[in-house]
Amino acid sequence: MSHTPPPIAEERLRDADRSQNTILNAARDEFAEHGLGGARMDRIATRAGLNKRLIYYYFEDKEKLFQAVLEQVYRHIREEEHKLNLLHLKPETALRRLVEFTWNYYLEHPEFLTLLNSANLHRARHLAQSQRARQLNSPLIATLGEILERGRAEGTFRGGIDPLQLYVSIAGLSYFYLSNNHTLSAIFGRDLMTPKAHSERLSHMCEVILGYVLMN
Amino acid sequence: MSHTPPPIAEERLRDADRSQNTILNAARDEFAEHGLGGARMDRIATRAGLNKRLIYYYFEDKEKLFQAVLEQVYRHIREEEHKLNLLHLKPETALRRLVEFTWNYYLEHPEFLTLLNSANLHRARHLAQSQRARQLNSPLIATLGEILERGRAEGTFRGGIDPLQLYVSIAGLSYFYLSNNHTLSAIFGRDLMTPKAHSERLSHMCEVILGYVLMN
Amino acid sequence: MSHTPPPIAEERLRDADRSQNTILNAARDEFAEHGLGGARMDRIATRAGLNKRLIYYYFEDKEKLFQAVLEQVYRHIREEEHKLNLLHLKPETALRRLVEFTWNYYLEHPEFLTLLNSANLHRARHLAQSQRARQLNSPLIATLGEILERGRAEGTFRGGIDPLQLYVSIAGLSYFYLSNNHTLSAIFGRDLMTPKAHSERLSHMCEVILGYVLMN
Amino acid sequence: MSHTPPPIAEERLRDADRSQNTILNAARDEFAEHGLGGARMDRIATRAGLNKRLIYYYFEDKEKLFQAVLEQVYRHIREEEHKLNLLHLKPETALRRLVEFTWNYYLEHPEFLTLLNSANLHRARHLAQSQRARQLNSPLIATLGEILERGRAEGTFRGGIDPLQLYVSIAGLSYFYLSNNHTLSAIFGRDLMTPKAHSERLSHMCEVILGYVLMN
DNA sequence: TATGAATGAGAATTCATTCAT
DNA sequence: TATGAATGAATTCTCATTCAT
Repeated sequence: MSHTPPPIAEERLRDADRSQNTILNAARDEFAEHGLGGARMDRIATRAGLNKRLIYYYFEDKEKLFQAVLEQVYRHIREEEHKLNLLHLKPETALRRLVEFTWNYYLEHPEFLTLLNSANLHRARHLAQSQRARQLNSPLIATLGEILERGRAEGTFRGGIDPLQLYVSIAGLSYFYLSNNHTLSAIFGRDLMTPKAHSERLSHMCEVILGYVLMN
Repeated sequence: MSHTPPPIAEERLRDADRSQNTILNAARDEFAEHGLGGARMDRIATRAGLNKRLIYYYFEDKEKLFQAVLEQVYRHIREEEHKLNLLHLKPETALRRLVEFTWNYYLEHPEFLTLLNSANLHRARHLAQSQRARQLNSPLIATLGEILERGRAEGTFRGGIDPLQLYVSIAGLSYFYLSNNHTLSAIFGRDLMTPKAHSERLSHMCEVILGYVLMN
Repeated sequence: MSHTPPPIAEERLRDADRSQNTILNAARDEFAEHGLGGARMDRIATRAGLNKRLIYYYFEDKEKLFQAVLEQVYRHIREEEHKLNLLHLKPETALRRLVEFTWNYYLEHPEFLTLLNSANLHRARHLAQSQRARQLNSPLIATLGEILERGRAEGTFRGGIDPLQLYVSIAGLSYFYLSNNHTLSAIFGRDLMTPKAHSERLSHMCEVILGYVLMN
Repeated sequence: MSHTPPPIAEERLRDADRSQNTILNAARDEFAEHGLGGARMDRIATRAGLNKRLIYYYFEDKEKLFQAVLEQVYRHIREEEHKLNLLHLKPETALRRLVEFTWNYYLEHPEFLTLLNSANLHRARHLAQSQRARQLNSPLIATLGEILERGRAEGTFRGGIDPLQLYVSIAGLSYFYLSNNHTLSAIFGRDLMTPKAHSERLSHMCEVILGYVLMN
């Protein structure tokens, strides 16, 4: 180890970035698995393969680290949503695409759900402090508003729909099913995580949302 | 205290019950506020006004206490649902009543939401171990199935609706809005907890659910 | 329960004796298994099938209970020794009988060994306080002294043997083997508790002790 | 502290070792005095002059710490035994030396006796888990076997002596006297710990052991 | 004589965080 | 930038013991 030449400034910087990212990912997984209260700084360090002290060096303390994680996951989902290019699609397709995307994203990123849970358990105090979070998220509602407006103008969508209400409904339909799947399975004795159950849920949600939005 | 007559045997027995109940309520509040990981046994004892040791005497450990709390809150919501007497109403009214009830119950019992969250964070392991939880919850789906069937027979409801899917949707629409209201407020910069916002949400949900179920 | 007639004084007394004895036996087992520090009053109550409070009623506290247990087991071994009627045997037989008895008693009463250990860990403070213990044990040395004296007079035993030294040696040879059998097995990788191993040990000890005492 | 020169890398590494050792010694004394169940982690920390948390940092928990202590004391006695160089002595001298050494070691290291007691109270579960313990102890029996064999070949020792039996007897004669000296004193009313009593015991043991081994 | 409820002091262990280098 | 050693304040849980009947 001692005979590797000292890295030049740039490389050291890249190492620093890499370390920060490694920590962030490790923290995301730990917080997702155990919640804020149950997460352990020790385990985060182990997961990251880095010294615990380094976490404090980069993120100050557990709370700030949690906040950084939340920002990261929000940035990610909003980036992915943005890639959908919903404004280039016709309104009905755009809406269907958003329902599908939301479902699939939650399905593939279960950590997002638990992190959201934890954030809310703490009354979103970590997000409230984050200006970045607000900036990241507002465009979505604007986009959805535009889609609804275009659909109404076309005559395919009914009028008077609040985009925020609709977004909450779209998210809620996926969220509750996936977030509570363990509880529901335990309680109703039915496996909700088979491929068949998944496709049934997706159909159901599309029917509910589009049935609501479309004129008939 | 000293002037109360010595309690007869029956009442003394109930002391134990009363203590257990006091603990259970205190624990429910603490777990709801801080989650399983963040809850403190000390605080539960203080909230209950009882000795910490007594919690262990009656509930063995934190996990078991949490499980007991979950059973209690599930029992409560299912009892309240049962009181709705949904089977005596005509199908459309029954469904509307269920949507309203769910919304109002979650609104008035925010602790139910956070407890559910915590249960799910721990993959419902506490409920999976509880036979009682399963017994308590299954009748609901049966009831909903009967309502759907009667509506279909009448010709007012469409056919082919899975009662479990519908229940999850009804719950999900309220749940996400209320459970994530802090995050949503922080992110979208709009207060979701005003009376006006509440009544708008309820209308929206009724439209969504009934729009989906009713033939038109 | 309430319709059984109140027991008359004598019977109640007998019940009391029985309860005390039940507790004493339960305590003996618990102390033997876990030592004084590791023993649990709760477990003793459970083992005895009696209320914990009763232990305090009869024995005041843990320490006193331990002392009572020690007295009990000492009384028992000395009573058994007494039954050997060593003074009616010829010296060599008496000695051999004592070695065998000691070995067998320790073998059949492993709790005696651990209790002795515990007593010594606490510097015999519990026995020092017990006058009864002293009264119980002194006759043994007197008896052994008489045997040695008779053997010497007969010409079969050598002279100048201190009965206390001899007793300690007899006890020590059995005690160490049995008390440490777990350690020795772990350390030397040989099972010391097979019937064959037992009979070999007994032969060895007789040879050692009688070889020392007998003129040749 | 501030005027000591900054330690070089090697010394810093040894700080950890030194702390570990300090803890180990403190733990040994505490366990010896109070047994496993009666020992207090707090007191160990105080004895060591180190933070309690550090004990867990290095030794994980109380049981593991106890195991480490047992390994340490076994290593020590076996090292000391090894220094006797028994194989370079003539058999009779070697044996006498071993009896004397055992006696003196137990006398000077009373903690060894209580630790052994505690280990056995817990059925040597801590040693059974330790591979090191086995490795440390087996050479002793081999050495003793060789001594016996050489004595027999010379014609001074009788044949057919099991070295394990003999070792157990040598140890047991010292062990019981010293380990139970409090009980014996209490019971027989005689001080066993005077210098005179000690030298009498040592003579007695040598007579017993050598009387058994030597041809006559 | 017997019991279930209740308690305070304490015990092991945990955890976020800081020190020193 | 990176690390292993160290810490104080909690935190869960335990335990002998007492209360009230």
